[in-house]
Order: sequence, then C-alpha cells, then structure tokens
Amino acid sequence: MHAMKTKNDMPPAKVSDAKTRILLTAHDLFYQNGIRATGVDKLIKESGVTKVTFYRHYPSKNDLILAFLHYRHDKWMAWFSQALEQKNNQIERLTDVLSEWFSDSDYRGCAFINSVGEIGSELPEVSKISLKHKEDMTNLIAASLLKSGQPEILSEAISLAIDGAITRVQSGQPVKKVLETLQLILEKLLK
Amino acid sequence: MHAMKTKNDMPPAKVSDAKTRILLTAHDLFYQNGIRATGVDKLIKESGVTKVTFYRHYPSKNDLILAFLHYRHDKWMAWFSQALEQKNNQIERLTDVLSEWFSDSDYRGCAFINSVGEIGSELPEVSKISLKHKEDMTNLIAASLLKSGQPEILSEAISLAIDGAITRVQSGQPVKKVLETLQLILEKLLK
DNA sequence: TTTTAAGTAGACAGACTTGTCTACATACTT
DNA sequence: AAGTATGTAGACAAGTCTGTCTACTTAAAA
Repeated sequence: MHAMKTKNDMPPAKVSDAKTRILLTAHDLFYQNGIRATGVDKLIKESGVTKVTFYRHYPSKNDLILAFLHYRHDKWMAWFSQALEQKNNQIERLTDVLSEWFSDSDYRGCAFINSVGEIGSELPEVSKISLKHKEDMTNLIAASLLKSGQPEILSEAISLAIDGAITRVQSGQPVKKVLETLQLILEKLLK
Repeated sequence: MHAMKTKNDMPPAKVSDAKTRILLTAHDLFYQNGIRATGVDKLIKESGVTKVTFYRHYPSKNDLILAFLHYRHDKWMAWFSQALEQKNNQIERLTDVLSEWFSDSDYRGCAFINSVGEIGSELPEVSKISLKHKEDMTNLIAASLLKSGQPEILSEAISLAIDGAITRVQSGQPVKKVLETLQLILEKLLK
C-alpha cells in the first residue's frame, strides 16, 4: 500500500500545481499554434490561474518560453531514447521510431526549429537551446551506432537528415514518402 | 542609345511603384524578423506609402504574405538554378553553392520552412506553397543529376538533406561543420 | 505566532494589432 | 472632357498584447 501523504513525504515537493499547469498549457499552445500566436491571457485562461499567479511564477513571457523549451527538450529526449532502445538501438529501424512521431495528429514539426524560426533572431537564447538540443539528439544517435558496432562518425549526418525529414512532413509531404527517402539515406550511409 | 521613354514604351508597365516597394519591404522584414513580428504599420512606414495605398494593393495582410512567398520562390529558384549552372550542374559541388547562401550575414534559414512553422497551421495555403517550393527545388536537383549522368532518384534524398543543413546553420551550427556533414551524405549517396 | 509562499478576482495602463474611413491630388486613358 | 487608377495624410474603431496594481485568502514553515 502507499505511504501516508504526510507533510514531508516528498521534501520540497508539492511546489505548486499552478506552475506545472502553466508550463503544460504553454507546451501545448506554443507547440500547436506558435509562440507569438499564443498570448499571455490565453495561457492564463487555459491553465486556470490568475494573472498574479502567472507572473509570480514566470515574471515575463520570455521566461515561460525558455521553460517551455527546456521542458520540451527533456520530454522529447526521454521519448526518443526510450523508442530507440525498444528497437535495440538499430539505427536501421530509425524510420519506425520516427513514423510514430510523424503520424501523431498533433504533429507540428520540431519545437526547436520552429522556435528558432519564429523568435531566434529576437531571443538568441532560443537558438542556443536549440543547438544544444540537436547536439544531444546527435549524441544519442552516436550512442546507438556504437552499441550496434557502427561508425559513430555518421551520427551527425543521420541527425541532419532527420531534421530534413521533420520539416518535410510538417509541410505536408506524405509520411511514407519522407520515410522512404530517409531510409535511402540511412542505407547508403550504413552500407 | 536608349529609347525614348514615351508613354507606351512598356505597355501596361509602370504598373505602380508603390506595390513593388511594399512587396520588397515585406520580403525583407518578413524574412528577417518573421511574419507575425512584422506589423502592417511598420510595412507602411518602411515602404513609404500610406495606409490606403497599402490596402488598395493588398486587401489584407494575408494577401501580402502569400505574395511574399511567391516572390521569394521566384527569387530563390532563380538564384539556385543559376548557381548550379555555374558549377556545371555537378551536385558534388552543391556545398559550394550553399556556402554562399549560408554565409550571408542576412541568412535566416528557409523562408518557407520558417513560414510553415510560424503560421502553417493557421494559413494552410502557406504549407501548400512551401511544399511546391520544395518540389521545385527537388526537380532542379534532379535535372542537375540528369545532366551529369547520375541517378535522378537521389534528388529527393539530396533535397531533404539540404533542408536539414538549412535549419542547422540557422540554429547557429558553424557553416563549415554543416557543409562537411552534407558533403559526407552526398559522397555516400553518389559513390 | 508570525512570516512567507501561494493562491483568487479583476481593474488598469499603454502600446500595438488589422483594417476602415473621409477628403483631396495627380495623371493617364478613353 | 470625363473617368479611372494611383497616390497623399491621418483620424478612428475594436480588439489584443504584455505587464502592473490593489485587496483579500489560505496554508505551511520558522
């Protein structure tokens, strides 16, 4: 059975539900409709908090934007590494992994690529986070290559091709066609 | 010597300077700062026209957005095809062509990828134009491959890899590194 | 017990958004 | 000579943007 939910069961936990709700709402709306398209008022209404609460946790919208990107990074990386592991880290089956993501009805491309395009020139921190995200993604691919005894040096190329695939699907090219193209690149790289 | 600048020297020409000025200004600002970040008032001030003139030529901002994309498509395709021809359509030298673009201090990625990310879900026409743009780009690459006796079938893969390179540079990855990665993909595809 | 953190409800400021409107000027075409 | 297209200058509407503010409440920590 579960432990008693006394005060200090989870040390500084129960930090606040409002802050989490705001972040989750921001994630949904920023990713789905874009950052500039999502006003603070909408975030407040959707997350069910008041303006004071909102600004107490995130003193400016920019703070929330960065928090959104950090959260998105953690979430996406967790999904990607777990999905790769499920395929025994066989990069040949990368298209299976991506197929899952690309076919999601809420798919709207890469949050980092989108954010850089939207506000990268105004908020340089966004580009910095985005670059780090791509670096981490590449490292994960390198680890997979290593595990299956393939040349790690290819990780950068594979990672770059994935980005191309991400944007293609976002523009509306059929997932099947994009994944076939990506598969061709993978085969040529790995053979 | 030049012909007299009489009325009908250029038939329906001199259509209007204001319209062109608006379009050119929109191209600069939309590409540089983003579409949503660029207000109608700024476009009007920068292009030196009045509100009535602006709305007479472009009844809504959306009309101007689409005009911008069409103009950008023509401009970019003209540059790309001319640049490819200068390299005798040797796809192996594609990185030289892209290096020129990526190194431009005003480089801000692909206007189409950016636009889809910013307003693709709100203005579906944008995604449609973007997809067509990528298709045309791919066809140009296919033509280059054909001219140098290489398999046209690779055009889609090359085109997709280019998109990956475009977004990488935009996020701030060094041009040199990105082009080396792209070159690796090209070599593996073509060998 | 008193302080601190977290919450609610909503008015308000000031800037910026897209788009409409009036009133007038100029110049080319029919 | 009259009509049409194009232009100028700027007020105005109605909404949205981010961010601040007052006033009050609740609960945990020091």
